[in-house]
Amino acid sequence: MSEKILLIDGHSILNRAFYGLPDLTNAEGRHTGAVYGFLNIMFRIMEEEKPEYLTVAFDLSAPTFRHKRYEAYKGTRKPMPEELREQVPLIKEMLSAMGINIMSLEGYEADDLLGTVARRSEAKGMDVTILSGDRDLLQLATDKVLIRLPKTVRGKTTIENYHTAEVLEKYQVTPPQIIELKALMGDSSDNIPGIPGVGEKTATKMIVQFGSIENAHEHLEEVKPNKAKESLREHYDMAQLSKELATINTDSPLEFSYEKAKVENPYTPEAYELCKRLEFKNMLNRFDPATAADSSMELEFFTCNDLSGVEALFEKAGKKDQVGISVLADQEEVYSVGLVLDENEIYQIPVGGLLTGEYLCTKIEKLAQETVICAMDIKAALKHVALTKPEQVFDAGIAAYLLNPLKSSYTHDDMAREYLNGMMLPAKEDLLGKTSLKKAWEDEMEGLGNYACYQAFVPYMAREELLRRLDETGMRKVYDEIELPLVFTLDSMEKWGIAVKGEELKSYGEKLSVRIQELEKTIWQEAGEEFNINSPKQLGVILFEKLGLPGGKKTKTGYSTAADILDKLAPEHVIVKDILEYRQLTKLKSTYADGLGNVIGKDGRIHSTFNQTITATGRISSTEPNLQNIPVRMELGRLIRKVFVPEDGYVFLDADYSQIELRVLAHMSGDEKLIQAYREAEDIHRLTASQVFHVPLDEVTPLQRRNAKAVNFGIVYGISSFGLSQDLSITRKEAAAYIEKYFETYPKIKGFLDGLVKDGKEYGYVTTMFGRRRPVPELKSSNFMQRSFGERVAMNSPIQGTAADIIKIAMNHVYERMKKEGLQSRLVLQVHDELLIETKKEEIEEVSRILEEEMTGAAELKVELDVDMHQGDNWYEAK
DNA sequence: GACCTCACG
DNA sequence: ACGTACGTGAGGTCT
Repeated sequence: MSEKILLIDGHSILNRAFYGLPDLTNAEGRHTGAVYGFLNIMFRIMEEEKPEYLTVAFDLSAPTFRHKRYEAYKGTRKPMPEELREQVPLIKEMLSAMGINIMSLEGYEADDLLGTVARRSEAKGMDVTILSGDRDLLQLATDKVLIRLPKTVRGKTTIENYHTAEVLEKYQVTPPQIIELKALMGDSSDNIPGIPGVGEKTATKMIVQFGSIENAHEHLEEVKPNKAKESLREHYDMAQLSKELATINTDSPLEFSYEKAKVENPYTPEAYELCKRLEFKNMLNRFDPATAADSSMELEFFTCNDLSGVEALFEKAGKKDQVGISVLADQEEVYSVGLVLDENEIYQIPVGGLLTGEYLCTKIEKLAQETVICAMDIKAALKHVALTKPEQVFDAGIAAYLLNPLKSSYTHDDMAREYLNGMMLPAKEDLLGKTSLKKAWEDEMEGLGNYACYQAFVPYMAREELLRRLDETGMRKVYDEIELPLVFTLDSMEKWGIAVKGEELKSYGEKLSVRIQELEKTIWQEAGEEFNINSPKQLGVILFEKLGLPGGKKTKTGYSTAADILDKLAPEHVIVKDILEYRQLTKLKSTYADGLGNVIGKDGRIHSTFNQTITATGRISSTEPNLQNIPVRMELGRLIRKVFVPEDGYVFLDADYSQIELRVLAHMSGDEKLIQAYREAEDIHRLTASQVFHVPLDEVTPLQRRNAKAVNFGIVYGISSFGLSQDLSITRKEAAAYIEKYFETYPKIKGFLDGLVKDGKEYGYVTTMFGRRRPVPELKSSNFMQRSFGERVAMNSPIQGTAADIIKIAMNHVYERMKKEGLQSRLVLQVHDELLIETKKEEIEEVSRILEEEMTGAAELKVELDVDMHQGDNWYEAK
């Protein structure tokens, strides 16, 4: 068996990784995605091929002779984006740390070096594999030299493999003839001119027929078609130059040592350190535990499983300034508790025997009277431990969320790395795999106790640093005065839940089913066949191929059948309106009728979870089920709200802010005209229309009002003429004119929005009125799309976020005041600008007053905060 | 698990 | 030239 050498085209693979993968950044904001992708593909190939030798070729930055000659002739390559450029030294550093050979040579391209080493190795009788993203390398393929080209197709990486035979099969020419093809076709990215009028088809024909450009030129009269003949005649010089440029030099004077290219263990301590710094978590798992141990701190955990031991421990804990606590539990039961007194006293207390969950939770409740409880997620703990005051607790997850709201989760291992000097801790998955807590407890898995310890350790250790950073970033008040009290408010809402009439929900679903079946039959008849209407793919084929409706491909994978597309198609064919109705009904049935039915608790109420660390802007979100998207816009859907009811003796009071985001905009921008408008107008959209279109208020047409409303929304979303034109089905030009008129009418708005973008670019983040931050890394992107997105985000987030801050403040005040006044009414839902209160009938007047006062008084703005309030025996009536 | 579609503010 | 409105969560299909 012959030896094998793997040659990697460094820049090309880095490039591929950069464009094929989402952009990753570490905590320092360094871009790392391309390096990560490079390593992944490299290790994948290494595992497949198991080569004895490995080397990675890089171009040196100076232009090389092949390009120099042509670049003098015409233009230069387009520049590398900064996000990629900064990763070039990084990958070299990583490869060096892994002891992997790097080759480059002044005056030669990476291609040339790959070609040179490939030929030399082949001559030695080795098998050669070249890994590149560049098809030019195909000219090097032989029976012993394999060219492997990774391709990313819809997120999945597949690799195309080429020996001579595969090249022949795919291109109908031999590998060396690939040069001839390229010389004819040209390649703008490589600055190879080619000859005009010859593309892939013609070039292939020519080379298959004549074998080479020279031979074709000699038999010029036989060259077909005429256009190619003339072009070759006229540009023969160019073709020969192109050929020279396209030829990879396989005989460069490279000093190459096989000894140095020998594959050793790449998982070195240096590489481990670097992976750690770059936050390549998955990569770290590949390292030998011994290597990892050198680098990570040893933590010692103790187990306490007897009553007197626990008593002593809590006694001691009460004397500390703060303790770390974790409560590992599911909905029903507690399985293990973690307790940290200081960095050397880390305990796990497994539930069992006399140490019941209730007992331990009571101990924690008492402990909270004496010291501060630090935990990853206080609201989760509240499901078992009755803490009542924000002053008793520190919530590490919320602190970390405020510091960076863009993360998808806030786990102890991530936080240790970010806030405890890069400390590497095992993640939950490493400790428990996919095992549930219950199962882990039943099987007495070691990982369970360790997980309890880590979960208590990190918030304990990170508290100081997190608070310091909250102070530093000006978000301490947001944390103390908004988010931390909100934990208790939301916990109360989750616990109360909202009553739902299960029977009515069921019969609503059944009614839908009847109509859905009718529609299904009708649609199949109209289509002339049975198919799955829920499948956009099948539906697209029916509509656009079988029935021949107009409309091109819209999405990456096929035809778009989204509602706005179908709306426009409705006049073309009756099937379209039926499909739209079918869609609407099946949505109501599956998501709402069935979906809500499945999550009604034993108490007949639905207990949603309100997530406080999800959104980028500061809003809360609602899951399992989502109660923030219950239908309201269409009457049929809106009827679902009738099944949400207060318990006997109670009614619903529903209060929503009137256009809170526009009012926030008026305040933050300080635009006197808009502020004045709010002081006068009952109907802001109407007034906007009147001012923008210069017509008297009572002559505003419905269309003008609609347009003005859309512009108002657009402003809040980070206006773009394209977006507005989509929304209003008008041309971009008209949309741009509306926007311009709007800015003329309210002159300070434009300055305000521009300022947000400018500040966002300068500081890397934007802020709400209360100091909440949203980082906007997209603003620095070299990609137009990403950057434009960043600009819209910079305009929208301070507005949406400030509105979110305001209603959070109102919720806290309403909750606290009802508690203080000993009322039995309770806050049950928040829907971004709306609060729903299950109100004791005797308390209606008082609760109305509280809602009104606390909602309008949550913030002092230059315009009034206006609240609409309704009462009803179900949510439908109260809205 | 990605993608599409659609419900809400 | 690029190809979009901002923020979410859930259910369905298809690979």
